Amino acid sequence: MPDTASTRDRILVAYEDLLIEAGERGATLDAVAARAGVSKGGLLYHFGSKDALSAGLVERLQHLTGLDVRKMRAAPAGPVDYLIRTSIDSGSALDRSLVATSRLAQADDPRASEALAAIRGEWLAVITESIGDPAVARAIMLVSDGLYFNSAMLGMGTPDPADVSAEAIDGLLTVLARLTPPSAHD
Amino acid sequence: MPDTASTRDRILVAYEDLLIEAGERGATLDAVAARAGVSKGGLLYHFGSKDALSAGLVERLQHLTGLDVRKMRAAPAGPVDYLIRTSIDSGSALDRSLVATSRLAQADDPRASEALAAIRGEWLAVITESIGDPAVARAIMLVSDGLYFNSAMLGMGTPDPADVSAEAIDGLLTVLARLTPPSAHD
DNA sequence: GTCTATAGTTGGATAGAC
DNA sequence: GTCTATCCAACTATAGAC
Repeated sequence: MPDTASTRDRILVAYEDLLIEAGERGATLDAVAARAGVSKGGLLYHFGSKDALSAGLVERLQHLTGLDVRKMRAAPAGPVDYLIRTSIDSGSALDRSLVATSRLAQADDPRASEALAAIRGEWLAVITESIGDPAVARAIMLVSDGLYFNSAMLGMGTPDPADVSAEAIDGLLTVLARLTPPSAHD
Repeated sequence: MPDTASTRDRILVAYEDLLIEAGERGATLDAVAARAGVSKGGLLYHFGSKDALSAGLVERLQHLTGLDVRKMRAAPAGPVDYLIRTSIDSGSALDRSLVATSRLAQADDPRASEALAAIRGEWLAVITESIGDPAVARAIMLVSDGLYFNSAMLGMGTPDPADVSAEAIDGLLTVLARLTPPSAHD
């Protein structure tokens, strides 16, 4: 897949945006086409059906996640710091892709649910590897899930359900550090 | 509102069920009516519009949450234990109401978003009151959010994204106990 | 590749019989 | 209170011109 980053990509981005802003019901082919600047017929040339459009979205997420996991492994401050700091919605391509796919999962799309579960599994594996203790890794992963849930799922219409300011995240990381004492021996 | 717990209630439950199982798009008036065992016309006698139906759902959630917060305050093992243990989807009326309302929130319904944020605020207040340290309370609340996100949002089509077995929850509570040392003095 | 036109369905909501 | 019949708008998808 060399450089077809034109109409096809614009359509995918438009679909993501609409899923995020208006939910599955608002993300109609008409709306997506209008937002991408093509006609409905033009859209359906690239994606033969709405289902194909959703499949394209999930693929995109998988690609972006692959890149993210590599960055997480190489993060200077460690995977936990990276995970927590990137668990708030910063508007990155990955964030948008993740939220859009969550909307699909909640619309009963099995591909989306499976992809999300697989991605979570990858992240958890990296954290567990880095932390050692699986129980602690699970707790940290859940905090990350919670941040995402608040920032991306609830925080659309409401002002700051959980506090996700930079200082709040610093404080959170300090608190979480207590979970992993330098040396522990039951 | 004395005892009108008949058709009106059945309709509300049917709407919840369909939102959970099929998402907002699947929860059509036709589908809700069929599931509740009435005709579309019959449904619309009780709720004049789809919007009114959604409003009824949010009201129901607010009522159920009121009861839950009181139980949380009176929980024998304390609010934190109560919160974490009830953050996995047990199929209770409150769980179902919460998940259904989340679907609405993601379909861009401001009432639903506001109600969910308010509820989270109530829970956080009780935990903060009980724990003392606001930063620790926030971390615990985020773990609860994470559990809910996995159990209710992702765990519909996929087997157990996060482990929510009884033993896993016990282990999680043990880990979280490290966040609140008996005496702390920064 | 992209468009317009249109077919076929299903959505929410109203009217009026029972 | 509950039903059937019906209206109109919106949705997905196809056909065929350019």
